[in-house]
Amino acid sequence: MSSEELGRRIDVTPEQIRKDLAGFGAFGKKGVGYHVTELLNNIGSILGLDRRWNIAIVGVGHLGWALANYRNFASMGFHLSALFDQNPAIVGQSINGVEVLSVADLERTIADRNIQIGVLAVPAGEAQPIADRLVAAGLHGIWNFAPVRIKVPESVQLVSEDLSVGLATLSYHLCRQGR
Amino acid sequence: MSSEELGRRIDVTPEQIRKDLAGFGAFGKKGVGYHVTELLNNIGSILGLDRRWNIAIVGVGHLGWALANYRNFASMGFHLSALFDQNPAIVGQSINGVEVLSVADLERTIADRNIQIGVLAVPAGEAQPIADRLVAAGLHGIWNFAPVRIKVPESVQLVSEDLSVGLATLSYHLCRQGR
DNA sequence: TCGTGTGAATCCTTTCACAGCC
DNA sequence: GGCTGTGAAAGGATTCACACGA
Repeated sequence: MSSEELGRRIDVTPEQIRKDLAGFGAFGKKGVGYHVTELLNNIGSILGLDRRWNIAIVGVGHLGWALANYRNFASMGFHLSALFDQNPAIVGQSINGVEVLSVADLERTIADRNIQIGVLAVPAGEAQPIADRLVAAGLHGIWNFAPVRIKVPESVQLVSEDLSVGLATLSYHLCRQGR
Repeated sequence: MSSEELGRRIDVTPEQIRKDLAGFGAFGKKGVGYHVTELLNNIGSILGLDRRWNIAIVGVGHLGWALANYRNFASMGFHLSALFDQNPAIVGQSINGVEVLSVADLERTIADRNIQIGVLAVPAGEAQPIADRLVAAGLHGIWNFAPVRIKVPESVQLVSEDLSVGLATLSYHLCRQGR
């Protein structure tokens, strides 16, 4: 498939596709284009999606529950290894064959199950304390869904999903449009 | 508060803060800084957060449920006006005082309640058909959480929350770091 | 012939530096 | 004296254009 066709499908210019890919290597064939399966493998390997990451979700409210059932995780090499909640009514239940543990077991379980990534699906007030515990337990990455800015050491990767950004974007463009 | 202090808090250079704000008007006082409450009001008004938006959530699975309970909506002027699901076991229940309606009532309710923004929290396969119905019903914006690329007319604002981007980002940086 | 990979040119954003107002 | 708003300089990113290999 050519960069032209790839670009059309995701609304990006062909030059952009070629430059971006060329930054990581020469994946195309001149006069032919890109071999799609090969390209997917290469991109997966660049992103580290060809290895296995063990993740834990902290906070099994509706959001945590939804994330635990997110099917795309597995296909990207993410393996749901543990679920934590502080609510005794939820602890002991199973989602997708994974039992919900008490947050008291956080540190021990992270070490035992070799968990590298923690997902924060807890209320805003709990986010920083839990993040601190995750970091102390030796995690390398945190995916934060709590609507607060949390702090972690430089050595820990932090990605925050801030839903208010999406809403503000929508609101702004609707206003521009005169709605 | 000075642009220096504002910048420190959100990890942005002071020049960036000043340039960005200046693009929309002169909100600061020379030698003094920015009046925080005033600034918040101005930014809110730029983003259109000072008016009221009526939103509807389609798909009341765990994700839809979590979104329906997201408290920050209200503070940004977003009013949850309707919930839709196709599952008869869920239709009729109430969340936050809003009753879950059948998707059959989609078009009528959107018109009746003057809904401008639709939130897609449905499975991937349902996203495009529902989006089409929302657009036909006269919505102006769609906030998509389904893990598919959907198409809407130019005149409709579309914001998609693609969770796989966050995960890939985390994975990539962890790899770079040699984890 | 076709389409990649890439220097060169263009465009846009960020940083610097400072005049001007509080 | 302090800090904004903003031209000018620097730095990046995108687009153009084409040599070269399949």
